[in-house]
Amino acid sequence: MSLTNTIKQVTTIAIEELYHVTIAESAILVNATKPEFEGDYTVVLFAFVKQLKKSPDALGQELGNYLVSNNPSLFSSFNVIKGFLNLSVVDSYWISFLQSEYTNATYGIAPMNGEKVMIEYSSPNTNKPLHLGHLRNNFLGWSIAEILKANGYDVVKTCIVNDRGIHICKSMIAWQLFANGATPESTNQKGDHFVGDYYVKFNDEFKRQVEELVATKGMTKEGAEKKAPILLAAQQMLLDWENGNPEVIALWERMNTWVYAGFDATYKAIGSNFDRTYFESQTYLLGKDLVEEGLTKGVFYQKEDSSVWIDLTADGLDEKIVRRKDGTSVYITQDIGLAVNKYEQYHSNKSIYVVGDEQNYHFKVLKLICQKLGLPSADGIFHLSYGMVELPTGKMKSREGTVVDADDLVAEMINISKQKTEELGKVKDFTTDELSALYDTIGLGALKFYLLRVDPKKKMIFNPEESIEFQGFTGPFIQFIHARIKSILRKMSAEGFTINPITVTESLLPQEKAIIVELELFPTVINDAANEYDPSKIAIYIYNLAKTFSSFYSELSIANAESAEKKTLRLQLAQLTAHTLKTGMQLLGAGVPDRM
RNA sequence: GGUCUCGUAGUUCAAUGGAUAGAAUAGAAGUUUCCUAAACUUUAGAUCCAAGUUCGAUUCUUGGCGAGACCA
Repeated sequence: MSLTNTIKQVTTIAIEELYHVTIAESAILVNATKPEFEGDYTVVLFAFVKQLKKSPDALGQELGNYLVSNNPSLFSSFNVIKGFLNLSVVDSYWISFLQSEYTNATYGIAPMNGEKVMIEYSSPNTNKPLHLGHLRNNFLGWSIAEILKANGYDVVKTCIVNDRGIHICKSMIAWQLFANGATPESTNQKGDHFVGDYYVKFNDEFKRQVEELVATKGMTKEGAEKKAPILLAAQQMLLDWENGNPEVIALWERMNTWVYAGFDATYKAIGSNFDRTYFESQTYLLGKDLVEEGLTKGVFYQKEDSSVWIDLTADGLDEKIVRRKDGTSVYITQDIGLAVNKYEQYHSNKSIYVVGDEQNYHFKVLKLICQKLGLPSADGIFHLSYGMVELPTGKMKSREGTVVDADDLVAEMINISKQKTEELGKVKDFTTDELSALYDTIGLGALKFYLLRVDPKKKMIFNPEESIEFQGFTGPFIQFIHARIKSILRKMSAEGFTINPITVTESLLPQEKAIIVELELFPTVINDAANEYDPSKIAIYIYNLAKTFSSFYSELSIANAESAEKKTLRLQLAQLTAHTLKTGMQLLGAGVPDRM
């Protein structure tokens, strides 16, 4: 059990014994003591002074006395300031913690709990390459999956590919018109970028045709936008696709193949993958029978024009259409169908959707409809809503060419890490392969950390003018500390020094204790990160740990410690810190090098 | 028009209703015969405005201003 929980527990016991009042452990607030005060952990007393009819000071004194005298293996002393009871934890507690964990390479990882969770993320469109927003999505999805695994869940990662619809047809039409049979191979271009370029070409031509119609036929802009021949062709193509026209299907398959090759390269570059990929072309008809079922159950109702709706006004939402008057489904219908489909296949009680916050309303509606239909999967639906990545000037807009391309950004990060590594010149003996792996680790580490260190719920600003930092609150800083520790451990091992369990006789120095206190928090942090679906908790934690260690490292010598005992103790500390930094970075989907 | 989210140092981010609002970066100053200076140390700098609830509000409530998203 974590120390704060232990403190809560002994505090409830103390209050029970002293005052015969039962207080829930969750009602007790235990914080780390602020550095300006004496002590390690603080119990905030204000919450129950009323209930216990005691002054904060008297309560603190009585409680402090009781806790210290009844838990000698936990507390050495206490002091009370205003309503805060500051407790000092005995050195032996920290030391025994360190002795039991320092060899544990998977410290913080919980055993399997037998529960299954599905997580859907990435959701690319096949008409465009991935951009910065997709990267945040992918990194979040991956990281949450890792964090849930670390909490013992069995995680199934899925991806729904939006591979049908008018946008794909736009790329297809433009390719037919302008490509002259060009392919990604013939132009030596990545497939997703190749197809994306034709999507851009479609829009250019569309704009040109609209202007032409306005100028020559005297149409209004709105009118021309509905009559532009290239748009009509795309619309016709969508109909042909839905009717299974073999030529259209063949072209669609061919262009999708190009795009998938491009996506695969990107996913490989960023170290992402899925256990199961769904294609919208195969799922878009799902959910139709559920509409009938909903009508039978009276959950849905039909209007005079025969369109089908659900009334969610009682739940504070609007009326929502689930089937158009022409009988075609809307987006949400297939989502309901897919949810059922996934549940039948995996029987997972929890299904997480990593989707941008622009779809908050959509997912509220989705969950509500599923609940009203009485679907077993309904309560487990959780929308992990994340904020958009914006530029200092606002949203990224493809029309204005301000979209930050994922491949470009990844390549740039790797290139910067190459430059910095060469400037520093510390790994000149590395082979080409080792160097290339190192650049990837550092560049991607920097990028992933940058995108995950912010609370997912909040929108974040990315300034393309300033490159992502490699100093301070960054991935490379953590990687650097890890490499330093590894360097020390390598030297010790080369000298034949082995780290054995010890009995500590000297008292802990503040710098030593600070790290142990920080390390002890790791399992709690992993738990919090999972409960709140928030990888930034991990990022902030490992940064603080690395910083605490860095400070310790610069003030105290490890290899040349004052005594053999201190040397071993500090090596144990260093080793557990390295394990923790490595695990923490893995939870963010990032690696740590042994040298850099 | 309706619903929702957000507003913290110059900038990018923290802070389950708790002590003197933390970091990073940019700024100023310093540290390398000693385990990797992608580092360390010191310094200056912020809660949009106005009420309310509370022993205590960046956090909760209401109103205003500003930014964004969604639903029509």
